[in-house]
Amino acid sequence: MENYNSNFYIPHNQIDFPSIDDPFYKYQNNGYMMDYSSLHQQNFHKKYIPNQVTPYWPKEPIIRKSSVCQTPIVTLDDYPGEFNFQFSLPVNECFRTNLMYSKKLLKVYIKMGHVLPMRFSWSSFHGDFWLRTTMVFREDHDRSIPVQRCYAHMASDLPYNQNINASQLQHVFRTGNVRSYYHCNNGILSTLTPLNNPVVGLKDVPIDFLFYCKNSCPTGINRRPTMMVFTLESQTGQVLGRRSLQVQICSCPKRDKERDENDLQNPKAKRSQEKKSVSNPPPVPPPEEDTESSIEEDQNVYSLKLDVLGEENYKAVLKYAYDIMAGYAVRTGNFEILKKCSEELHLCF
Amino acid sequence: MENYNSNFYIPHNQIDFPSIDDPFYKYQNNGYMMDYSSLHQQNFHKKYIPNQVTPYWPKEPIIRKSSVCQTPIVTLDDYPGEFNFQFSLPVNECFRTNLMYSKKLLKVYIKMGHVLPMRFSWSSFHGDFWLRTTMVFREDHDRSIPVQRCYAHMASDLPYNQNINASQLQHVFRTGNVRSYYHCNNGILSTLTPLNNPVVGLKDVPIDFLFYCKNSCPTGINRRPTMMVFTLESQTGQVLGRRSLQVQICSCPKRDKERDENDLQNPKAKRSQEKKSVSNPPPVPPPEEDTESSIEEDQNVYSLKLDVLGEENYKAVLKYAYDIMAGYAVRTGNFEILKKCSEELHLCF
DNA sequence: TTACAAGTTT
DNA sequence: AAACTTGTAA
Ligand SMILES: [Zn+2]
Ligand SMILES: [Zn+2]
Repeated sequence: MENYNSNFYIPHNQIDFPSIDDPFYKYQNNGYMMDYSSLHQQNFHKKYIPNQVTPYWPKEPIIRKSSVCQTPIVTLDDYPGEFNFQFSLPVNECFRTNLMYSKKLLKVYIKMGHVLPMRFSWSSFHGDFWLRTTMVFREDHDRSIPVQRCYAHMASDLPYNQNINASQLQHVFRTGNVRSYYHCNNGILSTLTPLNNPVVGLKDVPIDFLFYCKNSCPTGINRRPTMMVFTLESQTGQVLGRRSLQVQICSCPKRDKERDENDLQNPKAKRSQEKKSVSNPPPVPPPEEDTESSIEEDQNVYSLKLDVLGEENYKAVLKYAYDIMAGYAVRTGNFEILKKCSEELHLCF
Repeated sequence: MENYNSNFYIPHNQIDFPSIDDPFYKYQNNGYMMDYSSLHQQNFHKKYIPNQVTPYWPKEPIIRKSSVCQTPIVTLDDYPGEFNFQFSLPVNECFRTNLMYSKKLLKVYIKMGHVLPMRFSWSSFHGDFWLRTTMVFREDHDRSIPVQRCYAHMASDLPYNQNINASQLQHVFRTGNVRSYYHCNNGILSTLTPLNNPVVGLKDVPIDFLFYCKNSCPTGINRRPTMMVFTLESQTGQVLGRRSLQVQICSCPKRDKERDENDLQNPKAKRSQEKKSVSNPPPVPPPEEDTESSIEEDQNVYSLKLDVLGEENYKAVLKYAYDIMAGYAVRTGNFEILKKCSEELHLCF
């Protein structure tokens, strides 16, 4: 429990997923089969997979006497607490077709079957800490209703419902950490994951979340907005910190994010009209550039902290930072520095 | 088994439906609750309910040695057979918000939870006949796949899944006849209903169908087109006649029917443009009419058979026929003739 | 009845 | 990515 390697991820080859090349794949997609494509992309979250491969159910679990939380969720308010509990999401994961993050709305849009690679940090390097993750309905009047999977996604003949522990079946999300507990308190479901201190050189602990139902599902979440609430707990279940994040599991993260952001700016405006003029701006020729480079390669690493106005600009800066380092890596053959720097690019909440 | 009264319908008060006035009704509508409103309208299919009320599961069922059909469905072709097997739908039920019939497409659009009041006729007045009803996928490549309810609609805690026989749970439709068998042959589901000869004065036998899933349901029909196949069977399960009807269980029968008919006429045309100009025709002032009536009331009944060009015209003629008789009924107080004549208005397939 | 939401198809 | 479908809400 002292080293990074106990934060294990599910090895792909141990999940009973049909091959994407299976000719029945399309045919079996009867509306509630999962899109496994992300889980078949060899490099999808490669950097999170430690070298060591462990069985899905570990023989020596990290034990807590009780998985009960001392104070069930009554508020969503952020509470860093005495350990300055924080979470983040690697920026290079934030603007993909399968996972979009809206900085304006502080909201994650993610497709079912895909990975939300969260990072968590707290200021103590000693003691046993746990992460509890609970999905709740965002609206006050739904807050006490348990968030559970729909009937269709709980069907036991679905491939991703086989070879799982019975306690996982109703959970909308599962973690990538095989040592997580799947807890149920009066129908309110949560996961409880041991938080080991970050490995040397990293300042936070990665924990993946995978989603097995959608926000739109009838008999389940049924189109209601949801949040994931992360609490830092002590070994005895005392709440030491709390952070929450709005999450929507949907089929078109990009579209839905753009729609929501547009609604925020233009309430009650005719959406279809607005979008058209936004998505089809008049073409502007790119400015001429001098791409000649005569600068010596500099081996030093400079820490940079800056605020950028506007998400597009923000993303552009990030992309540029990544690309310029990629150019460096290609020229020098030093891909290590690229890997390290790009992992440092986190989106903090 | 010799009289009309053995074609019983489910008495409303014996179905375990929540009251429409229940304050939880709206709240419980989590996407897969049924719209019970039709079943609460006192007069909805009043005329089909015989005076005698029978328990939902009859104590003395009409027995067939085996519910197996000698020749399972391999074709959808119409086959009147030696008994001239026919079916029809009362026209006054054909153009409602809950049930639309497209004469162009020979297709029924019906909301879940609502009644399709079919009528069946055959030319023999002696012997024991049975109606088998099977729902199949319209497309050849899906024909052999069983049509069953989705997981969400099979949930046992839904009110309309309680107090039913286990054999009914997977069936997309149920009949209004309590003596129907619910058969399963390798997953292919069908109902088998005793066909008693029509009562004196009627020329066909009414059988209601109620729907408990939708064509759009994931893990169920999943947006595939379906047909209901009706076969006339002998006491030994020999097929004596066959008729089929395209049925789509959906939330907006009128809209979907109009869309389909529009698609038929304007294949690949921009639908949204077309519909707008169709649904908002330029206003035309109605022609002046002389509504003075100086004709003596005629007590004779005249049989009429005619073909009308165009569905709107066809409906207009039917409505006019109904209304003119209604006027007669109001003037004379003879509502019997109205009832009898309007029931004669059937839409034959 | 219209507009919207959100999954699926092209 | 755009268009279409189809359930739901206003
Ligand atoms: Zn679901
Ligand atoms: Zn269904």
